[in-house]
Amino acid sequence: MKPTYDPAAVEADWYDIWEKSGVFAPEHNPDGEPFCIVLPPPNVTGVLHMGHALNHLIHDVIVRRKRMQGFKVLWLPGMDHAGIATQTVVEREIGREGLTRHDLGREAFVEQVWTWKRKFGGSITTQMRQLGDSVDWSRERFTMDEGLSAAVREVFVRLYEKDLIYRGNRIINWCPQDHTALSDIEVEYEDTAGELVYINYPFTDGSGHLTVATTRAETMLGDTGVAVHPDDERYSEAVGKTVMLPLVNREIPVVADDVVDPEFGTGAVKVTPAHDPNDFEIGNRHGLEAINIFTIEAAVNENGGEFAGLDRLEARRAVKEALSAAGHIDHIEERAHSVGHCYRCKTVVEPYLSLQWFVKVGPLVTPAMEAVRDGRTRFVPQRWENSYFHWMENLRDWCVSRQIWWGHRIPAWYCADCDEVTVAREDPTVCPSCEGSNLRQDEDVLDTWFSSALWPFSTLGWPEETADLADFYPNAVLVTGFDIIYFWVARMLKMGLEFMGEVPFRDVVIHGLVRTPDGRKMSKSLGNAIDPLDVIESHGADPLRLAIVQAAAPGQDVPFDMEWVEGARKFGNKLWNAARFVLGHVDSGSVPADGGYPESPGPESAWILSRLAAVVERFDELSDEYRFSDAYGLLYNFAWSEVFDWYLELSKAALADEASAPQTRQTLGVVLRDLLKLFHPAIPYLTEELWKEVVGDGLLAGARWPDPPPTAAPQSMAVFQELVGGIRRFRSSHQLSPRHALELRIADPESVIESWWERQLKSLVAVTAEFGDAPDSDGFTRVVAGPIQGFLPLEGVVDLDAERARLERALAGAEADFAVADKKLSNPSFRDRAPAEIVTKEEAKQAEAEATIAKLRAQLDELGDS
RNA sequence: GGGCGUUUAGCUCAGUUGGGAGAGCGCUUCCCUUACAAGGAAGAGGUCGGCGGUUCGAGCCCGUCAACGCCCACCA
Repeated sequence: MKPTYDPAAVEADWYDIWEKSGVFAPEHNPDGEPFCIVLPPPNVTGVLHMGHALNHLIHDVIVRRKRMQGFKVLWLPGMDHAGIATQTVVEREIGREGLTRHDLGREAFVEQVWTWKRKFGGSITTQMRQLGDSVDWSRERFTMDEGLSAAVREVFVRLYEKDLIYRGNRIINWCPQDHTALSDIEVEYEDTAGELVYINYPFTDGSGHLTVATTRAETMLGDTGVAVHPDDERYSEAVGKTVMLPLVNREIPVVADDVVDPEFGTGAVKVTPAHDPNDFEIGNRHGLEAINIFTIEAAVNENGGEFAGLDRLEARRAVKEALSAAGHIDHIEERAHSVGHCYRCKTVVEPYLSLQWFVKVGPLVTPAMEAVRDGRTRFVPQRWENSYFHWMENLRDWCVSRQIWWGHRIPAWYCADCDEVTVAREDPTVCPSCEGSNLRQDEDVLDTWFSSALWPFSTLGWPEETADLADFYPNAVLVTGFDIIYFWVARMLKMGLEFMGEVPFRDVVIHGLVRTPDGRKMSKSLGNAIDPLDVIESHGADPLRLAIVQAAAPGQDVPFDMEWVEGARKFGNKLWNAARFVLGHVDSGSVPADGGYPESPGPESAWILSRLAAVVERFDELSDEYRFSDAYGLLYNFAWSEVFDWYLELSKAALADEASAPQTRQTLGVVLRDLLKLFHPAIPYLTEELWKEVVGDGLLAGARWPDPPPTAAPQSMAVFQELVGGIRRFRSSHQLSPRHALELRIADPESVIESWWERQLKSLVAVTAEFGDAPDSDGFTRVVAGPIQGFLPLEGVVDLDAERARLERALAGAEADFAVADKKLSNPSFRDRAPAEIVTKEEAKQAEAEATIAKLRAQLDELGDS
């Protein structure tokens, strides 16, 4: 083995070996209990970023451990066709040749997208391999592949048959850039400085005017009414009258409606049914006409008279000027308001009346809320359930049609002869109503999230009743960011319950965002994003993985700093060298894959085995609660400060003794092996490489998860460590070389010392220990550890001041301990009310501190003043 | 307008049944000891945001205030 850990060398070959071996497939544990996670499908246009890395690592840490625990694990990968995003990419590409998608025509354009997908769409799958994702590639799916398309069609038809999908004229969010409708959640709102324009609308009966306020003055071109609150006395006379719409000269009624807020603006609101959702509803209630004034580009159309052809912002200015010129502007206020933008292209969306397909969510919501309320699906951390409920309670119907070409085409046909609408599983050739053949399929495709909503079962073969579907639905866990709870998680719950009759997953693990060290959002456009592939290149996948896993507290954002990766790589080096040490004493390949714990370990080994047992147990508890940063933090500290810093050092003397050498070698082997197992889910490459050296039998990725080894701990380890620490402090205080041999006499009134201390004191701190009574002469100084006192000769310690300082520091510590215990114990209520074991513990602490104080004071007295 | 999160060492953050304040990095001192200087040993550093309450006991529970951040809402 090389003397230094080299991530690049270690990581070169393992992924291929794993993949070819079949460990990543559920067939690896054919008889295990099924455990399935489906990967949130990244966009086919996507490249791996830190958000993916975090998300995938949580998956991988869960899945690799479960696999080692014997579950029949499926982690199913796939990609999302990402309708608008992908179409935009390909349009941009053909745009370089001066072409639009309309030049190509629908069929040729879609073919072009497929070509693009085959050529560039796979990059994230390569990157997932670099990261080490243990997915089952044999089951990879794509939302547009044949099976999933069949599932989408089946779902659409069934929902239509149940009257849960309908087509209707509604106000939707229109993106004038992408020329498509968006669902409510595809709109991002942002506070923007704007103005509130107060416009006077004169009454037609000549009785003065009424003032309305608007932030979008141009929409007045489409006004067909004015609304006031029914109880607003200021306007009680006005209701029923008509006003003359300026510029347009349309006579429009004043109506009374409850939704109007009398406090806002003037309490009178212009009603534009075609361009505002509220106004649309007011219009419906009062029979007001809806006049669309915009083209799909959001320029004013022919209904805008003289303003036709102007873009909406130009129109806003022109309308204001014209109103002003005609004396209709009352006044204008500055006002910040929230403006919706397309989540894809960031264009300001326009509320727009159009004919679209909608999913009626009401009947789907109730079971989906019940499932979370009664715990069939559980959010981790649980607080996200509040957001989920709140959102579900206020859901409006989901607009699922998109006016683009890349996606699942809506399976609806319109008959030109009889207006019959046919929604069918098979493409119809004749109209089922009039038997005419003049059929035209709906031009629209479905929202990308429609197919994503089916992902937990469509990927397993639904609507066919496959073996995978029987095994792996419901999925065990879903791991995702909070940002797509609404987009995805809630919809999967609705669809899963509707079509499978069962929740899609038991646990939903919600993680945060990856942030920069200064807590800002990492984004490509801000230029502060760290590319995980660069990190893998420069530091290795394992260091990146360990860094992220350690930093990712459940549900919290993850500040990502290269320092963490540096630290993780240092750990890798430490583990590497620990393995080299072990292999210096244990034959390579001689450690059994499981078990093999020594039956009668020596005291040092018994101690580390007992610690290992406790760590395994706690690690599993934490992992089962998805607290991986805590689990790996625990393991990291155990490995470094207990195994490496203590046990490996202790083993040196134990190995030198022929009697204890065999069980020590055995212990070194199995402890290292179990560390490799425990670390494997987080740092699979390095641990697999070391497994080859240490165990050499099969793949670690397919090995069995460790059980806590059965052992008992020697009682004196803590005192021994304290004594060693005391001696080291003594040396450090006097700047004595660690090699400087010391003779130590140890007085042990309570007989806690064990014989192995002697060899260890020599080995660890170069001390020759002699056990016996306290020396009866001066000329010694004390090192106190619990009940025992070590006496070191003062001879050679020239600096009495330094010695006094050391003792005083120790004394201060003991006095502080005493004070804390004493304060509690001198409180009668404490003795009355605290549990007996707590009281006993405090008494013991107090007694020990008292004894230590006495010894140190005695020593200081002997030293005298300086 | 409603909801949620965060506030602990110089920095980034852990601390989940209330009972000895922790990690990594940074800093100081010593040491190239035969696994590892990408290391070892020792050490400095905190009124756990403020105030009030519950409790024998509060970083942890309750109330309140403050700062920062996020989400939601029919802000015409």
